[in-house]
Amino acid sequence: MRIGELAKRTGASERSLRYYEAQGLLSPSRTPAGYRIYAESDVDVVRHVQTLLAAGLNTAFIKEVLPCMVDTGEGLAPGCPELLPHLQKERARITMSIDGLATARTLLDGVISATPPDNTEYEAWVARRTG
DNA sequence: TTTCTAACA
DNA sequence: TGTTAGGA
Repeated sequence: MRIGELAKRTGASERSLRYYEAQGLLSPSRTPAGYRIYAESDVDVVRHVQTLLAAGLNTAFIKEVLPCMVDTGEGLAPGCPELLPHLQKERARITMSIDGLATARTLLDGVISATPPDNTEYEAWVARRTG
């Protein structure tokens, strides 16, 4: 099938499909004219890529683990035991990310709720722009 | 009409 | 990632 059909069947944009290929996640064959030809199995590959991306993994990581992932019918499962440590490491990375954002939010909350010493500056600013 | 590559307001 | 130009 060509890119348009794969896009329709997976919900991925054609742009994304070309991007996945550039990242080594897909390797469609080509017609003499250069059009990409995808295998039926690529539909599942794209779905797996989508769920892994949604899980916060980057394409480089996905490229490595994709061959080891197995479709359970429900979702994906690690097909190779040696995959677990890597997946757990990714989970830890996401946790660090969440912690960093939580800290940023706390700091911002502090700024938002802080009471200014006086409003002189602000009032002068408002007066200036409202004329 | 569909797809391709390359490049960016 | 979207979008667009200019071709095939």
